[in-house]
Amino acid sequence: MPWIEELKDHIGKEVCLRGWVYNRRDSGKVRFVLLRDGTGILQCVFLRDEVSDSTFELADNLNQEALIEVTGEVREFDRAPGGIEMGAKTLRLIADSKDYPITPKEHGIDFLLSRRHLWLRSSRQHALIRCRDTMIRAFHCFFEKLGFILIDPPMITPTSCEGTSELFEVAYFDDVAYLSQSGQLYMEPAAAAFGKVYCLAPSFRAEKSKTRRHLTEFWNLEPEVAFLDLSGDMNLAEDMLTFVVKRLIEKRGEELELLGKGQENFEAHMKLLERLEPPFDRISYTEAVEFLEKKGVNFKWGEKFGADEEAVISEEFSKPVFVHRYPKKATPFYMKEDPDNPELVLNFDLLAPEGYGEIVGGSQREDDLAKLEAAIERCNLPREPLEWYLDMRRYGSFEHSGFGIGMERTLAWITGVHHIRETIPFPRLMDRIYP
RNA sequence: UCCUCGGUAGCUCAGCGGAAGAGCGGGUGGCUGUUAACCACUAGGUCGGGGGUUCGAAUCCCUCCCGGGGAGCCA
Repeated sequence: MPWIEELKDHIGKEVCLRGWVYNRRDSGKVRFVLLRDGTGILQCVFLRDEVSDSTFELADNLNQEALIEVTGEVREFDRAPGGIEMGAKTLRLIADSKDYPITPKEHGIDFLLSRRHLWLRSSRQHALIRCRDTMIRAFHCFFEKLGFILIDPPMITPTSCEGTSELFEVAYFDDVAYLSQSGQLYMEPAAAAFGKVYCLAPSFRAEKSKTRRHLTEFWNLEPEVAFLDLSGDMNLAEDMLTFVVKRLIEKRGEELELLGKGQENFEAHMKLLERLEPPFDRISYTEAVEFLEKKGVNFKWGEKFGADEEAVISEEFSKPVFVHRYPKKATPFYMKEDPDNPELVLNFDLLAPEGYGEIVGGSQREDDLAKLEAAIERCNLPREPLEWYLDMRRYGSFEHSGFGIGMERTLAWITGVHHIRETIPFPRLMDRIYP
């Protein structure tokens, strides 16, 4: 039994297909049944004079998402969706579907998210999740080509990595543990062991964030490389993004097109993606602050950028822009102090254009034991849970850098989808853990 | 946590102090190939919960619950 996506090789032949009723239309002596099997949608045509009365009547009464089996001849037909249709001969109802809630009309987001398990069957969600699949494979492909080793970090951790974000607490026998909010601290020892490593794992953040850029559970890709400085880290990030965007345009053009329908800036957005090439612009935090002042934004050097500031900066550039060397007091403990200015650290954020915010955040890591110890103290972090981490600076301390990139934000930016909750099959949001 | 908008038919919404409405979906019938088909008829409601004001409340007020958008924080 072939899949619908394979039917171009079966034109003129009779096939038997199994699938769900996506939609149904009728006119006089014809019944059109749109059959969906997960790989595609096929129009099956039932003609009154060419099928039995019982088959015609069954075709006339099919419910949306009922599971059926159809046999018939595959043929080319210009006006059919996809250019192929089936002249159906027999029809069998395998499992009925009464009152399917998601009709081919408009629905609100609350309604759809509560039925996410069914919503995934619709064509837009289908396109998005296929893009996600292609994107994640592209990331793996990129790192494999460069000889990186995939290292899986633990999800249950004894302490916070950065001491900032809210953590999900879990009972761990007679103790408490936390769901990981980053694999980075584990990638550093892995880099000392294997040189070039990366992980792709969920990160959990118990922040009460209700915006289009936030999930409580998101997939975080984090490379870590020995003997790499900040500049090399940014090179790696831009090469990676360029590779992934090219792969997506090449393999998922149809899906991107479908997702772009109705988006006003879609043409411009696709041009931007097609022309994406290294190098991306790089400006320092200090230059960014000067730029904000020039734009009339009231902002004090030393503060973190808010959503408004990020938007003003990213609007100035047509592709993602690196902002590097932030003030030390606004950053986590593990970032390396700038040798040219002890008030700064060797880090960067990559801001996506069009309001999608920070999609990559990275840094060169502090490799000086004394400075790292001082930073832990400055951030008021407990020392004992980090002793193992300090060992990296005791036994052959090495220059190294890495970054984290959020899969959902990246996919939202590339596909032009407004809210990242659609970019993951089963989103976890502040007030939503079902289904 | 704060700001803001909302909750009326299965869905999307209109009505905003004086007899509960539309489109879609469901059902029935019609239509010689449809493209979110179309046409006709039809069923379908504790107007989020509770309290108050009023001769009269979906409509005004209070309160609670639920959801959307945003801020902070972050990927």
